Amino acid sequence: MARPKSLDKRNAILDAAVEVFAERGLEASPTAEISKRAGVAEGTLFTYFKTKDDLVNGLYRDLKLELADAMMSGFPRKKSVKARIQHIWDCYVTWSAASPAQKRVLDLLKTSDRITEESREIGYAPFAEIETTAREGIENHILEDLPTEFVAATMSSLADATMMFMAMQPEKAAFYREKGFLLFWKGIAKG
Amino acid sequence: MARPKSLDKRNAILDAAVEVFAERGLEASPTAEISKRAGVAEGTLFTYFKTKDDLVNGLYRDLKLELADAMMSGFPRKKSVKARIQHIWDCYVTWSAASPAQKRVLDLLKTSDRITEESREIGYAPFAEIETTAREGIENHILEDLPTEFVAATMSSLADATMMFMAMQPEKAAFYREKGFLLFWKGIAKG
Amino acid sequence: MARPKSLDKRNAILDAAVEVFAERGLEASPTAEISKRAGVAEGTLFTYFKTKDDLVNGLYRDLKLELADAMMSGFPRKKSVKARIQHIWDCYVTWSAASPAQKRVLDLLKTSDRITEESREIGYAPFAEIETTAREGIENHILEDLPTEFVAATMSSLADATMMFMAMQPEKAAFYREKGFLLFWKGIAKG
Amino acid sequence: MARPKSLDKRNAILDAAVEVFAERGLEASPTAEISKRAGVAEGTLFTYFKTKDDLVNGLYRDLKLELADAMMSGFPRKKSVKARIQHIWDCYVTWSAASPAQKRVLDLLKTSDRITEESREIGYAPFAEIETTAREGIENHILEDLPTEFVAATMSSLADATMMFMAMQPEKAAFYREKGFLLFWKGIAKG
DNA sequence: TATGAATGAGGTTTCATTCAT
DNA sequence: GATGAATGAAACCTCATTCAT
Repeated sequence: MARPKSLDKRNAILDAAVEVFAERGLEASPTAEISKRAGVAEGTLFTYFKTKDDLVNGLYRDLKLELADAMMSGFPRKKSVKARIQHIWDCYVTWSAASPAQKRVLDLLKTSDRITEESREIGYAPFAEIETTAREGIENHILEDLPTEFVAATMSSLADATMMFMAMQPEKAAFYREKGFLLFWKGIAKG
Repeated sequence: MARPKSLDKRNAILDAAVEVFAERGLEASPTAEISKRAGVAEGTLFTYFKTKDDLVNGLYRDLKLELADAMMSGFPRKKSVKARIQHIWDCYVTWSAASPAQKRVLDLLKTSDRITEESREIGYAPFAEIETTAREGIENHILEDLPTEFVAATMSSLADATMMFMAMQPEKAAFYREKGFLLFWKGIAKG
Repeated sequence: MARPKSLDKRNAILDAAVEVFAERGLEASPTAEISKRAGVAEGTLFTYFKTKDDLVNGLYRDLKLELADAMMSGFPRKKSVKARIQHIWDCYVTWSAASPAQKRVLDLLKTSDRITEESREIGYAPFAEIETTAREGIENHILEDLPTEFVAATMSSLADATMMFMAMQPEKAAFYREKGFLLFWKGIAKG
Repeated sequence: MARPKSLDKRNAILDAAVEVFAERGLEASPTAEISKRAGVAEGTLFTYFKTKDDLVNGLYRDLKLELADAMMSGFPRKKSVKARIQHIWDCYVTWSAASPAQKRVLDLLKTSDRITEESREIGYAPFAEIETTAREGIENHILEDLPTEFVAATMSSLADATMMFMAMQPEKAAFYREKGFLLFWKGIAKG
């Protein structure tokens, strides 16, 4: 009862939402279009998500988890700070290239004021280890002495910019991935 | 001639649009709220802008021009590449801090698909000198050999991230402005 | 299944449309007034008819069918050409007198450019037998050798004129019905 | 002061109204489009006609007068009843063929409830002689003993039907004009 | 639980008319 | 008188959400 009956149906709705949001944007996407694309009735959507805001927040958390999975699985905890940071960078950039719709929707969601503070916190949790890594780098004088959140935000924004160029010129994707990381690393590394 | 279309009224509408868009987002902002806030009748908005799309595009161009004014006036054409880039950085970051609503709305507009390709081109024009500067830096082996658009995008995204922290911790604004620029410069400078 | 789309409700809307259109004309009739008069919510009208144009076309077909029913049921296929034509005449004129609102609205619809070519074709179909009768009369030299569509148009326009007088002077309705038919018949009959 | 300054301007507006009404119908024609087409300002229209209804009624009377001019000038008062009726028929049908836009607009106006009773009366006046002719025919036992208005209405409706076929098949215009009149004459002539 | 018809508030835009210039 | 900007009341239609089936 806490979880509604069919997990399949829930996922169908979320997948459909990604599709529709990617095509039309958040506000221009009627819930009716989403339920239709998911192959369920209009009303059914609301037994899985009480409101559209609920759906949007649920999707946000889901996508964040999916991204975390892509980034943090296989995280080389034993290797150097640089290796770990590069791992994160590569995973992020690879996931984004492989899941362009999800990436686009996540960007839309990030700037939406439908997303609650709570969702943002929950969405952030799995990425805590990034901060840990940054802190370690700073303490060991490998990285500049900057607030860890600032480093993280910096990485994310640089990765996004990089991503855009990879998407626009797929044949030079590897080039941008490398150069982008290099730029970032030079920026934050000490000395 | 009858009453001429008043520039004041146009500006009142655009100012009201900034206010309302900043508060509620693009799609959640009824034109009726904008005209009310501007102190004109609902219909009047449509004598100045044929449609809501038109208003949005007009506002985009206006804000871009305003930003260009802030950034490119007093541009130190005779000084070093680094000085020139820092000038741009500082101006951008200062304008954003001084005009948070405008900044927020410009961000909203950038990602809206109401903005036409034509508007984007027009909005970009005044910033062409940034690219020139980047190109000069690359040719003189001061900067890494990267596509100029990539450098520009990188700067913009880093500045945005920096901005966010300045806004969140105004008492450390100067700190972030400097550190952000340093990070960027180290990233793109050669050697 | 959820509530099925109710035929009753559809008819209530169409009936209300006849009422309102008859009173105020096509263009001066807001859909809101129609839904209100039908006892349904404003939005409900649009689950039965996607647009106002749709409603108008649906009504046109419905009225045409209703009229066809009145005219072609009991059509004396075995009797003389004159008897058959008189049957049509009488039925048309009787229906119009009995359903003045429907008649008025049908006239409004006929000249509206909201009606699609497709609707006109569908609306015409049940009356094909009139043409057949006319053709038979011509081939048998009972009627003047005129294009059948011309005969039909002629009948319709004469009947309309007749109708108007019947409506204006109901006590002489029978007189006009007869005289009108006589005029028509003398006009088209050979010799 | 009773008559506004420029008769030219009044006519320009009326001509433009015919154009626009013919293209878009009565209700779908904004006054702004009419004034634009007439080459005058939006407000100017309202110094010549207080309201849109006023314009519509003014146009109705004008067109009626124009039609009367075409039909009643050169009216062969000395010739036989048949010759006189044929004259009317031919003039009506010729005018309609020569002025299709005016004809169409007159039809639109006839069924519009913007037209006041007063306008209808005024519009009818110049055609009184038709009734006189009909009455004479009846009294002389040339025509069936029918109400004169009924004869007139009958003629008008038949002529309209005829007109439609002439417009649709211009190469057979003469054929329809003749056959239509014959049909009418046979219908109303005695014996 | 699943369905989809029903709801009605709210959005953008049009347009006849007024009125400052 | 002429102009056209200003007005604000509708109009049509959409859509998140509810609820009868």
